[in-house]
This record gives sequence, structure tokens and C-alpha cells, in this order.
Amino acid sequence: MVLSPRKLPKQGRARATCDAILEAAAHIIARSGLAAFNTNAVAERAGVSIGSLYQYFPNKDALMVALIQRQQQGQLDTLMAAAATIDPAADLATVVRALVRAAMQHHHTDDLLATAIDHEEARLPVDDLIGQYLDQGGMLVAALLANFQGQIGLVEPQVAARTLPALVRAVTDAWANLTPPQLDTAENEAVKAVLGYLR
Amino acid sequence: MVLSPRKLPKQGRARATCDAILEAAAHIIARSGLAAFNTNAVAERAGVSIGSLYQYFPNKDALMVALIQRQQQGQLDTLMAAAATIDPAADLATVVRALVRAAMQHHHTDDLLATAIDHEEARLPVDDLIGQYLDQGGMLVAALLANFQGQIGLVEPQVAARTLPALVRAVTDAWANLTPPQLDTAENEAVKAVLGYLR
DNA sequence: CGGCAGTATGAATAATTGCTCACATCGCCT
DNA sequence: AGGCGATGTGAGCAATTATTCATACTGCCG
Repeated sequence: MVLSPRKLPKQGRARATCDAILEAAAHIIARSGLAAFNTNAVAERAGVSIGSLYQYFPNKDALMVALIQRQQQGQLDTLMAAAATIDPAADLATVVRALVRAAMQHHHTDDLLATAIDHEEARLPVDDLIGQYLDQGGMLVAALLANFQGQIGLVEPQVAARTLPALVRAVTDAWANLTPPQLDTAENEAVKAVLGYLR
Repeated sequence: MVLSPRKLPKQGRARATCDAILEAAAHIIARSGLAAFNTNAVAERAGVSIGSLYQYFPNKDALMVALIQRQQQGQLDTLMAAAATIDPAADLATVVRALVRAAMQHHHTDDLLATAIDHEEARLPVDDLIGQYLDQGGMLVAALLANFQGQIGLVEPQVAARTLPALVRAVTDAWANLTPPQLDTAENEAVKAVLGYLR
């Protein structure tokens, strides 16, 4: 099955349509889960006709793949933004905290979307996509941690890129799902977990 | 919507039917993901008629809830079995390794099923169910770690029960999804992460 | 055996859903 | 202006799917 976009938008209008469709898809999954994710609902919420959706995405899975890609790009952007604000003289704990905060931002807000993407990533043939994403994220993290080689064990960039966000999410969920949610503690515990893992 | 079982099986035959249905549901999701999970397919794979399925489960979501319950029970059973084989004189690392191995057993084998359950747990009103499960698992883990109070930080049993499996899965996935999968390393890394978090 | 609750069946139905297509509109280019 | 590719439309089809129901079989108990 073809999973690449059917055609690329050439005019600004078309790009807006594509964005609206992806935005709608993300919103529906985040709000109501994979069970409510269907192409008609996405088109309606996006305010475009179902035909327009199929102008750009050859089928539902292709839309999902595009959504995965969009989410990955969002995570990379957040990560880069966080990295840009880090004081070059900061110590390891401070750097890790900044990374944890960036990761939490994307994971905790939309639990349903995050778990949905996990599941779809396992089902769809998107290994290449994930590999690229992990390479980029890994390089970024590796660059940030390069100053602390004495304090941390050997960690492959790709593995770090895969493990650290998962680690953060694991700990975050544990504390954020309590009643009431304890987000500050979540961050502290996630930092603890990452530092514990790195050393 | 009613999510509790419609009726309880009273004869052995009926219990076998229920089991076959749940087993089939688990198999389909583990093999083909949530997208392929539908009641007709489950009934067919279970070797029973669709009517029989609806004798015991009032709707699809109720079947999913029962599946979640079954999976939780399986995890508790595995955990208890692992706990039973632990040498009372073992050190912390050994105990953790045994727990990690137990957790890996359930998570890694069926990635699709595990991620599907994560997602459905976030969508369905099963907080009570999860609470019960975490209480039981937490008590078990807390009991196992009670001997090491000097070596570990304070960890609430409920939080430990939620964090530790997630931690294990996070690290496991990072290594097991490589090509080729490095399951031994996965176990070692997971142990490292858990110990890092606990201390 | 007779009877009754428990269990199993599967065709049928109503609703949903992925997707197509014939057509309309838009906007850039000459 | 006008023409042509790019974009947008939405009714509707074919397939899938959740669920029901009238009917039939099974096994326990007196």
C-alpha cells in the first residue's frame, strides 16, 4: 500500500488545507482516541470536504504516517528550542532538566495521541522514518551531553534518543496520572531517573 | 455505556468459550493491531459464533475492558511467580533483575498488544481497575524491596508499581527494536535504569 | 424421562466508514 | 481576458462492522 503523500501542495491554499487536515486528525485522536479516528470525521473537523483529504493522502494509513512525521518534527523543534536556551556553562543536572521539560511538554499534554502514535508506529512500516528521527534527536542529545563524558556512561546517540524520551514519559505518567496530578514532582522524578540511567 | 460482563459463565463449556474469545482478541491485536480488532474477526478466530460473543460481552468496549483485566492478571501472576523464586538472601541488583525479567516477558513479546492496551486504558473509564492492579503490584514490589530500605530512596508502592514497569518497557524497547534485537543488553540496561532510579 | 435454564448459532440489519468520481471553482501565467 | 493546471466539493458506492433476535442445542436436576 502506498503511504507517501499523493501530491504535494503547490499553492498556499493547499498547504493550509493539508495543515488543517493534520491538525484535525491530531485533535480527534487526542480527544477521543484511535477508535474515533476516521477520514470523514477528520475532513469535517478540518472544515474541508472528504475529497480534499484524498487529494493529498492516498489512504487513511498515509494520513497517519504524515501525522507521525508531523509529531516527530514537533518534538525535534521543541528539543532544539530547549537546547538553544541552555547556558553553555550549565551542569549536567540542569541540562537534563531542560531536556526533560521539553520531552514532558509533548508527552503529557496528549496522552491519547502519544499512545496512539506508539501503537501505529509499531503497526505501520515506518522504520526508516523513526530511524531518521532518532538519528537527528540522538545527535542533538549527544551534542548536549558531550561536555559531561566524565560523568556519564557510554550511551549510543540512537539509543539515547530512544530511551530518554521513553524514560521521561514513563516517569511522567506515573506522577501525572495521580489525583491530583503532581507535575513538579513528575519533572523531578524524571530528572532523577535520567540521571540515574546516565551515570 | 455498560462495560461489565453481560452474564457470567456458569458451566465449564461457557468458561471455555469466554477464554477462547479473550484469547482470540489478544491474538488479533498482537498480530495485526487495533485496526484489525473487530468483533466478527474475534468470534471467527475463537471458533464461536458472533452471537456467543455477545452473550458474555454487551459490546466491543466491554470485551476490551475484559482483555485489559486479563492482561493485568497475567502480569500479576508472572510477577508473583518471579517473586516466589527469588532467594531471600539475594542482593538488590539480583532482585531487580528478576523483576525486570518478569516485566520484559509481558512487554516485549507483544508490542502491538501492549501499546494497544496503553491506548485503550487512556480512553476507557477503567481508572478503578488500574488502581486495583497498581495497588496489588505495588504491594508485591514494596514487599520485595523492603529489605533494601537503606540502599534506595523513598518510593510509594503505587508509584513504584506504575513507574517501574514503564521504565523497564522504555529501556527494553530501545534495545529490542534495534536490528538485530539485543535482548541481553536490553535486560542489563533496564536493570541499570531501575537501579539508577531507585537509589 | 421431562423440563428448564444455560449455552450456542448465524443470517439479517442498521450504521459506519474508506474511498471514488464527475464536476465546480480558483488563481497563476501569457 | 482567457485558458489551464491546481484545488475543492460532496453525493454516493462498496465494503466493513457492531449488534440483534429468533431459533436450536446441551446438560443438569427432580
